[in-house]
Amino acid sequence: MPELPEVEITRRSFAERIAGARVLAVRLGSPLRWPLGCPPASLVGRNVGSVTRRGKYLWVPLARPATGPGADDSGGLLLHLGMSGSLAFTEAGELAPPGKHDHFDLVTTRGGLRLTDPRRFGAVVWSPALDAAPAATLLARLGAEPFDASLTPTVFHAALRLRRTAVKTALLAGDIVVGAGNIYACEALFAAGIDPRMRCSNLSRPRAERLLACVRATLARALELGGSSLRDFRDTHGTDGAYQLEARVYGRAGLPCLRCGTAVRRIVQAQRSTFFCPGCQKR
DNA sequence: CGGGACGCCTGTGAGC
DNA sequence: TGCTCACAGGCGTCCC
Repeated sequence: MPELPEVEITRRSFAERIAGARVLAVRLGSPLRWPLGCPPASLVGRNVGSVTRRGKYLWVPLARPATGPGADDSGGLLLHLGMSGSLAFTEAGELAPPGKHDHFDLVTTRGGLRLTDPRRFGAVVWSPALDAAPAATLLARLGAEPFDASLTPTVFHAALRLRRTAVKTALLAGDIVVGAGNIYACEALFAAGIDPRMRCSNLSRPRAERLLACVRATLARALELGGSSLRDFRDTHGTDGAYQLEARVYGRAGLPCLRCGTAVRRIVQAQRSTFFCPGCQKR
């Protein structure tokens, strides 16, 4: 479920409401992808700072009020939702008893943050800083943020020219630009009219520019839809429903292309499904 | 060193 | 109804 728009929408849903809270308790369920990396009790008493996002990771700063001169006790939690994770923030009141797939609770003075993840590909990892291990190691290979102004068409095109892999695979890898997961990578390539099997290095400058614009437009549109459905329903499941309605190729194998009528194809690239329209998307 | 395969887990839906 | 199998929106790690 979570690609960049979903993660960003999740962040916006609780960042302001939890900022300034003090941690009262931490509860761990079944192990996630990696161990927490610190005793859960060591988080109690810390203050929650401003939650930020990098790629599909969320960073929750947790600083302990200074206890003495020179005491450096900063740090935070790096969160990832994996394939099936979601985060829910519940203001005040009792946190519902944890279910089978609720693997992490951060109980604070302003409410509870709960990570639910049936497949447990997600992660919650303590790091002394965003730019120190282990967080920095995990973030090291991430490409540019899609809306970062420094990612110009020239920069994007130059990065693509160095790669020989298929353009869809490169988008998914996230080391040039982060955020376009399997759905949005397929949708952006459809919007750009580019065959997903095309070699990165063969993309012309105009087509690279168009692709970048389409990646941005696709993610922006998803953010817009997610935002509105969250406001209306406050239901994380509502967001995918909203975007599903707009998917032009993803999950539509065998169905006629909504633009030209050609049957949408499903192929496998790097062990992941790719959906595209052979009529609209050219090499 | 780039690029692809693997594995982590559980749930769900299709087909028999 | 119940079983088996393919597949699922991510990504770190390993191997060629």
